[in-house]
Amino acid sequence: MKETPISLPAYNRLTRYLNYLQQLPEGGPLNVSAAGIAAELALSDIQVRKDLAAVSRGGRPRVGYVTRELVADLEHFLGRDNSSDAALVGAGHLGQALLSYENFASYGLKIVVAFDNDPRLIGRTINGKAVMDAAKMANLCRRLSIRIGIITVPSAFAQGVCDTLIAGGILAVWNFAPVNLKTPERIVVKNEDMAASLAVLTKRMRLDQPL
Amino acid sequence: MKETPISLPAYNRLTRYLNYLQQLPEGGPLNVSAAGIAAELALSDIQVRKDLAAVSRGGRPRVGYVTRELVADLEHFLGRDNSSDAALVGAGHLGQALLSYENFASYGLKIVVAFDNDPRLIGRTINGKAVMDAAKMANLCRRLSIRIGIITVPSAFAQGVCDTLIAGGILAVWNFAPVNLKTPERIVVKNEDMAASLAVLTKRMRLDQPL
DNA sequence: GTGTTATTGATAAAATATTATCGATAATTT
DNA sequence: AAATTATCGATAATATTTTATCAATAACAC
Repeated sequence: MKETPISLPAYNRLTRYLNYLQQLPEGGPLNVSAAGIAAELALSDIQVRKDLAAVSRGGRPRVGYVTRELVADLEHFLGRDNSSDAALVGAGHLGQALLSYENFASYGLKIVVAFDNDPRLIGRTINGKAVMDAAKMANLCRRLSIRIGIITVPSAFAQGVCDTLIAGGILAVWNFAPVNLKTPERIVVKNEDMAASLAVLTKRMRLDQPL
Repeated sequence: MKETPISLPAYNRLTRYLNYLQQLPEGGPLNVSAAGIAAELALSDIQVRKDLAAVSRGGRPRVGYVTRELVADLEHFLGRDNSSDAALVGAGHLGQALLSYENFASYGLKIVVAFDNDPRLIGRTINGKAVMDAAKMANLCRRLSIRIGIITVPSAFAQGVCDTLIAGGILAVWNFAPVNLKTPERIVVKNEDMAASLAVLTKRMRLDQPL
């Protein structure tokens, strides 16, 4: 298992491999081949093999990879066994959807608390996570050593929330508001612009051409 | 305005430029420079200029681009003036969040109807869109000439919904379930795997290195 | 008007990512 | 036991994307 630098597209493909392997039935095949995965996900076997070479302990000729090992290697690389705590701000529909999402654990995320400023939401529990008063955000984040902030508030409030989270000591922001947050260099920001993501789809559809 | 092929990363950057320009105040600057946009979005001016060269009618030396023109060019390229109708399947939290999202219009998407099989949801209206019985999906999609299907149902049901949508004549699928949908070649599929997207963030945070 | 400067857009160079080639190896077949 | 075949992994070739360089141009200053 070499430590090769991995490209962002490759990284995303790795998550797809893990997804595919995880949803294999319990008594599934003991081994999988790069070609098999490739066929399933409409990729080339060469690409799959190369991607896996960077994170797996390797396969055997004529047999392929041991399924269980490969899953373990992918989970390790993608972070399952190195979990980080996160706080979500904005318990609206999108926020609740994320709070209810069960798949994050596979990638090392645990949302431990939510914040909102709507009195009707404060005090409620969603999927086992308490919704706290947004006024307590900075303090609680610091006390709980939270590293990741998830922003699902309306655009107008996103920057303010972001600043508060940073004041609370978080290191990374996952931002669902379609605004460009200003942050210090050291903060890692990932923007999740649904509309932009969609734009790619409509464009591809019109061109009938993979962009 | 040349017709250059655009890379996927470039395409995503274009959406960010549009976002930034759109949120400029009403009486904002009449002109913008590539360097200005770049500084705002933490990119290089060279990259911004190159991206814009592919879709805009061009700027003037020493002045930059005319803001209004640039917005128009980006909107044109990204599809605003060529809207497609979409149907959303699965009116849970995520579905409702998308139904309530106002930003899609900028990129040429209009969600015209939602489907679900929960009797408590059927008949309701969310942000002006009716929630219909999932049993009517294929028929209605065809009658309404819907081109895009948005899948926000639990993973186990995603493939079935997808098949039904295709039977209903849709051309593109935006899939939020973390499964690999099997579709005919001609169908354009965009997977939106939240957990995978997140994995990138946590990894970057740990490495403190842009992946 | 002439010189200076900010800015674009084209072209070239460098970096990155994908795809192809091929030798090595271990299971299977003969 | 030898030949065959499926498969991996390394290396090389190609393609793509980003970054740098630089000439052209139009506004501005003098």
